[in-house]
Amino acid sequence: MTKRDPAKELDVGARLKSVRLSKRLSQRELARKSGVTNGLISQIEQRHSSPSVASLKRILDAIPMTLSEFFTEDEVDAKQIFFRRDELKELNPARIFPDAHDAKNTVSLRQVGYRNHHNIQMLHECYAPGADTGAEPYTHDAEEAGIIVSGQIELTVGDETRTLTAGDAYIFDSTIPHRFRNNGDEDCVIISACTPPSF
Amino acid sequence: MTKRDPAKELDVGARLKSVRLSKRLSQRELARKSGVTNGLISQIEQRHSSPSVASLKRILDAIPMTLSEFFTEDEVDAKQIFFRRDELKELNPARIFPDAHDAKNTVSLRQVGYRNHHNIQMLHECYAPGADTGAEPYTHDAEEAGIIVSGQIELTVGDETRTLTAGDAYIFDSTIPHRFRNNGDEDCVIISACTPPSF
DNA sequence: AAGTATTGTTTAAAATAATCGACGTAGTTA
DNA sequence: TAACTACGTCGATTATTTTAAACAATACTT
Repeated sequence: MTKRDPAKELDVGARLKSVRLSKRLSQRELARKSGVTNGLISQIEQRHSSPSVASLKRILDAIPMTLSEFFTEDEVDAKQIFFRRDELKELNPARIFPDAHDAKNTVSLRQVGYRNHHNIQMLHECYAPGADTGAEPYTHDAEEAGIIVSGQIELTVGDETRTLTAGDAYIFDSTIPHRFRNNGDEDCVIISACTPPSF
Repeated sequence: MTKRDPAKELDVGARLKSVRLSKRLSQRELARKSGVTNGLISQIEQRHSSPSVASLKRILDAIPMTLSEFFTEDEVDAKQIFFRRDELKELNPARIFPDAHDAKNTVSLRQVGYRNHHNIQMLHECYAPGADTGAEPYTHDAEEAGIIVSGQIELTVGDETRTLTAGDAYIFDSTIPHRFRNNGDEDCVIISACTPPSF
């Protein structure tokens, strides 16, 4: 790897390592899932080589994470404390809720801060009437909580189902299958948080 | 280049070509500015090779464009017609107004649609009191127009300066040096458009 | 029409990335 | 302790990217 401008150098290695660890994956696990070798991941993380876009994409597909997401967080101000409403980072619901057929159009997820820099991930969530996340896949050792701000939502956790309205709240372990569905006729806004960041 | 999953293949080549042409750069010009060879740019654009992240970054630095921006627009729905307020894409003022010392904190630029898919680029712009873009650099063969929605703005185009308020409008050739400055005491909102997209 | 700049593409050689297999360490189990 | 497993790293080889230079095509000058 030829360094041309060390001052602006982009630390792909540290970023990949951070992403991989946030998913609790070993180099070998990630290598197997993505189809590259564990040696390559080791060398990228140690900055002994700069991966081709093709290689990096294959690795990120196994996370899963888009290239855009991967590079976006390299630009953020990690020290930022205050966020304006429109500074909240819009996440891609289709990636987070693979079982939801129409998540992209019915669910909005706006994140406070940048997940890789914190241990808690807070979201401003908005579900359109009828929105349904489907059963969320297993998420690692995480805990999740929220308070309903407006509208109403039917939340299923394990074999329990409950409809929550403004002021109600929830907290549960993310390893339990769960599902959100807006069974009201107006938007439902929820402020949620989970730790460690898992979306 | 080994294609593993043609269905999900990422077309870095087409994207780079589109970005390059939008800046009216030849392969050689871009190569010279970025320090890579024109042959490499040719081969990337023809998908004969997948650039390393390091190489791609050097090329994009010369545009200038961040990796995040480069990859973001590959994910958008090119057919999208309607955009909610919060779907407008926030551009980076510091990149667009390099002469403005504090653009990041005083100017907000929110784009309608995705510039690479259209011939017109419409922005919802918001300038805080005191915001000043500085003299914008030469932008190629483009034309720019806008209407002030609220607040007031001092606009300088060439050697003419005028303060515009709500309802006023402007239109000029982008090749003429120009500058926006909010000389009022409240936010100034402008709806602007330019063609071809040049921010 | 010849000469001069452009443009993007192509080739072989050089540089770098990626693989394969081995290594040392650490933690567990027998 | 030995045997086993999983971890990340490393060196040599292979595969790919990147360079440097030559090429053909187009447009503009003289």
